[in-house]
Amino acid sequence: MSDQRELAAQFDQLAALMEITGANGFRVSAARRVARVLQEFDGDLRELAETPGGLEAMDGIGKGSAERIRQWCRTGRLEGRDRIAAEVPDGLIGLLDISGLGPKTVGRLWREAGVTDTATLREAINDGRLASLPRMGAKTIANISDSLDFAAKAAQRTSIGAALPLATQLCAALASVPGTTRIDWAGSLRRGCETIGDIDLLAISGDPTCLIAAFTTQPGVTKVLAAGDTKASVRLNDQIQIDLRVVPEQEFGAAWLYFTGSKEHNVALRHRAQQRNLRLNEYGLFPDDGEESPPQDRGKRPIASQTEQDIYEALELPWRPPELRESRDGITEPPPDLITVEDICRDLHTHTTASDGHLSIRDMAEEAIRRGFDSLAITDHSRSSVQANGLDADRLRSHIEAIREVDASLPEITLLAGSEVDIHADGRLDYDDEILAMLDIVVASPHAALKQSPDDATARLIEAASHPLVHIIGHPTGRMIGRRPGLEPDMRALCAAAAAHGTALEINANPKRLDLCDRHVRIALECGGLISINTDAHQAGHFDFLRYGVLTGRRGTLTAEACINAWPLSRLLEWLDRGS
DNA sequence: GCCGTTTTCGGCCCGACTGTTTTCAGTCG
Repeated sequence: MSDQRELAAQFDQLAALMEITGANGFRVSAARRVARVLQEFDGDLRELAETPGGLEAMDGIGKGSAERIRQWCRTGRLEGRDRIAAEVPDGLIGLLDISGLGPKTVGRLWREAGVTDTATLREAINDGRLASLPRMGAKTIANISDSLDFAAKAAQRTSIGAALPLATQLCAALASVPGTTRIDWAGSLRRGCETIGDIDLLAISGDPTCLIAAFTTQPGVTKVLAAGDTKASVRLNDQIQIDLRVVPEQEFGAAWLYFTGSKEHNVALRHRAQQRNLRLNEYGLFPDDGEESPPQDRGKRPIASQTEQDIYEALELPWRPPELRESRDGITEPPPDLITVEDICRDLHTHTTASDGHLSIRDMAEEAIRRGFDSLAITDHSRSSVQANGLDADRLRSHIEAIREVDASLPEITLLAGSEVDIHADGRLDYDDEILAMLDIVVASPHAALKQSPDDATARLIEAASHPLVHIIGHPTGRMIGRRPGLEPDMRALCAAAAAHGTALEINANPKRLDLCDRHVRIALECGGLISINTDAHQAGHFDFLRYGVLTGRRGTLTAEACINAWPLSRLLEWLDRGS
C-alpha cells in the first residue's frame, strides 16, 4: 500500500475515534477531509512532505495536519491517533458501519454498556444490558440486531457491474406503476463509481403513495427500512439497500442534483449559492431571505429547480457531467467534452475458443457487427498463460491465418489479428519480435508476478510500453476490485513512458477490473497519453462491459480524441503501423 | 481543523424519517 493510502486510513480511523469520543464535528470533518485528499494524491508523499509549503498547498491540509503528516513520515506514527486509540477500543470503529448506529450511540454503548466491538454488542443485546439503557426501546434494539445480522452476511459494496443492471431493471418495473412519469437513478451509480454502497432512485409521480407502496412491496424486498410520504428505503434480497425519493416534476432537477452528489460537490454548490445570497436545497435554488426555516415551507418560489442545467446556470456555472462531480473536481472549470458509448467504434482486446474464450472467430466478429463496430481485434492469450490455453508460436501462426480468412469473408468489418502477450516479471514479452511483427496489433498485459515491488513493476511495465511492437498495455495493474490490489507502479513514470512511445494504456472495462482506474486515466491524459477502452470479451455478453469502461474513462476526463477506439478506422490503421 | 474577493475570527449544507418521548435527538444521505 502506498504511503498516502496507509496514512489516509489512519486519518479516517482517527476521525472515527474522535467522533465516538464526542469531538467537535468540524474537527472530525477536517480529519476526514485530510484522509480524502491523501487518498486522491498520486505523487510521492515523502517528497511533497520535504518540499517547504508543499503539503499546505493542498486544499484541506492546514498547518496542523501538515506537521502531523511530516511527523508520520519521520516516525511512522500519527500523533493523536495512538493516544486516542489507547483510550478507545479499535473495534468500535467497525460499529459505525452498522446501519442505524452513529457515533453518539456507539459512544453510549461503549461507556454505558461496555460494548467494544460487534461481538460484545451481540452479547449486550442478548443479556438485556442494552434494554436497560435510556432511549433504548425494543424497536431500536431489534433494528440494531437486524443490522448486525445484515452486516455479517452482506458484501460491503456492490460492483457497478451488478448495480447498474439491477437499477435498470428496478426502474423499468417501477415506471409502470400508475402515476409515475419518470424514474431514474442518482447517487454514486450515476456518477459511475466502480463500487456502489446503495442504489438511489428518484421518481416523478402524481401518486407518490401508490409508488412507494409498490416499491416497498416489490418482489425481493427483505426489509422495509423506512417508508414515508415522499421517501422510502428497502433492503433487496438481503444484499443491497435501495432508496426511493418521489418529487414533483418542477423539483426534479434540484432533487437529482442533490441526490447525485457527491457530498463534496453539493457542499461546493451550496457555498457558491451562499456567496450569491442564494440558498440551495433539494427543492430548488431560492433567494436567501435570512430566515432560518426552509424557504419552500414558507411558500417561497425557487429561481431554478426543474432541471440541473437551470440550477448550474443560475449559479453562473457550467453544467457538469455526474462523473466529474467528485471532491477532486472543481466547479468553475468548464468540463471537457467527455467520451460516450456511441463514440466507440471497436473493441481491441477480445478472446476466442483458440485460448479461453467461448466463441469462434466468426461468432465474435458477427457479434461485433451486431453491435455496430467497424473493426475488432482478436487477441488470444500467449503461450505462458497456460491456464488460459495460451497459444505457442505455431498455433499462433495458424490462428493468424484463420483470422485473415474470416476477415476476408466479412466485408462489414475489419478483423485485426492480434495477441494478448504476457509481460514477464522482468519486462520481457512472451513472443519473439519476429512473431510479434506478424501481428496487426499487440496488447501486452501482466498476468503473473502481480505482487512484485513497485520499483520492479514500474521497470517491468515501462519496458513493455517502450517496446516498438507493442500497441497497448492491457489491464496495466492486474488488480481485481475487492480481491487483489495488483501492481502498484509509479503511474506517472509509466504514463510518461507510454506517451513518449505512443503506446496506449487500456481501460479494461470488465467491472471486476476497471484497470486503469479513473485516477490513473487522469494521469495518463495529463502526460499526453492515449487510452484504449476494451472489454476483454470472452463471450458475447461481455461486450456489454463497454459502458463501465466508458464511465471510468469519463471519470478520468477522457475525450473521444484521446481514445483510439473512437478514432476513424483509417486513423487507427495508420497508428497501428507506426514504427514497424 | 480549515478557510478567507465581507480574511486572522467566526462559520462550517440541509432536510426526511424513526423511535421514544411529549418536543426532539440521532442517523442518513
